[in-house]
Amino acid sequence: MAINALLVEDDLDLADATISYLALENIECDYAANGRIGLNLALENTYQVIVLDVAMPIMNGFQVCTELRANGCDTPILMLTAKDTITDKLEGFDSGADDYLVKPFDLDELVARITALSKRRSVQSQLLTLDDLVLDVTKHTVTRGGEGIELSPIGWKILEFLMRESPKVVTKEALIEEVWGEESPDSSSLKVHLFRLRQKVDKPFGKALIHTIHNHGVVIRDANED
Amino acid sequence: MAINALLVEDDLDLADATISYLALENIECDYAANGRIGLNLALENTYQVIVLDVAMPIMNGFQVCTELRANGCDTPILMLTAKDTITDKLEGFDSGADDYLVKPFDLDELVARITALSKRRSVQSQLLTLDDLVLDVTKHTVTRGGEGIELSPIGWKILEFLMRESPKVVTKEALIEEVWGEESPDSSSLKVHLFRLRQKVDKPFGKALIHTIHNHGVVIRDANED
DNA sequence: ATAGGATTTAACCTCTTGGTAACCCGTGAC
DNA sequence: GTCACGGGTTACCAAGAGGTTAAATCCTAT
Repeated sequence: MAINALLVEDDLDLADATISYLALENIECDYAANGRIGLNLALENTYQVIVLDVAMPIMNGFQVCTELRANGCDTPILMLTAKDTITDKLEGFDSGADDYLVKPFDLDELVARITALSKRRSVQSQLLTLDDLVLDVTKHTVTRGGEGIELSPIGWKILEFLMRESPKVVTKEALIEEVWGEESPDSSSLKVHLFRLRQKVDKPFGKALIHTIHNHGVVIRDANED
Repeated sequence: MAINALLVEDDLDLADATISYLALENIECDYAANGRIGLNLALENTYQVIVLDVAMPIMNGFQVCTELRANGCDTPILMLTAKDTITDKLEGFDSGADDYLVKPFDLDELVARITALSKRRSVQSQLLTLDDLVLDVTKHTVTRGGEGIELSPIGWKILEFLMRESPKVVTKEALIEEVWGEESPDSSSLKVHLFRLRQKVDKPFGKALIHTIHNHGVVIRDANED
């Protein structure tokens, strides 16, 4: 599984050697010879990691980094700095970098770091989506229209089950079995939970996704796509 | 090409013999008879390698090592330890050492290691970052917004685990397992540690990164990036 | 032995959660 | 129309999780 990266480095010889070496390690590099080109490439394309030299003409690495972050790019950034001082390191992180490497660096070290950084964000969350509603099972978060929603543990369980079963209709019995298992509480408990769930998931967004099928059960689906 | 090194060792006879031997091998040694002097010499001058005895009065080798790393010194460090126990080795590397040698050692062995370390560029830090929070795993330091944070050993363990798992939610069980292993103390211990951790990591900076997911676990993440 | 720090324990407070009951509303059977 | 019933809505309370604090205990380095 190849990693694709962007290298922004003004030293042509170093860049050439680095790109060749990285290619051997299955890391494909786009290359920019100065900060401005690097910035444009980074904004136009999607990379798993961006490697920025600090000392460059036109725009230095910190500036590129700051600019990228300001434009909403959250690709992991590795800074290459020749100056091994605390203040430089700190400035690098103030500008939003994720890691740094001091020149001259070992190419194996660079490979290790790029690999580590690429893994960090590529931890694929398991997602359940319906319309603009998104459950991130890994992060255990719910959003609708990009807005975060906080759910109680039982609320979460109900929603997750409904989403997994969607667009099938879920009987109340199945739902109770799923949430509470053997020991179910008073049956009215479920309707209260469903009510609370709707308050958070449907009410604020106008369009209802959770529907009751009278005398049958509950379902979560987009009303239009019946 | 002579190598210049710093030897910190309280045993005068051993130090004398070592320095003489190293001189023959073209390794010039500065010498300190205790940890405090060694620390000051190391911070004032530039060495290619620092050799630290572990067992010393005033400041032991681990402390000197930790202090050096905390002050941004990343000169390769070789520890000399009389006790050949796993825990000592681990503690040595926790404090940021690059290599170790068990006493009594062969002088040729020492020469070989010093030579190897002097050639190698110093080991660079492995970083875990989240927003303006930076864990330097190698140096065993934490900073937020450039400001240093001091953590207890357990606090560090918890934070490192949370950072490695971020943005995934960590269950309390997993956290206890990670920190204490099999023998977990009273569960209230964890909440006290979490409280102290927040006092140091979140409280002074306004923006909380450590979040509790009720009845589920804990997570460290930037609240905005859902 | 002793001092200091780290850790554990325990006690207490606060807030979320989940359960319950009461009540309301709309629909369909009659 | 109206009655019964499934379902929606609301309020309230108990239980328990989590936060906070202080004191007791353990470790470790002198």
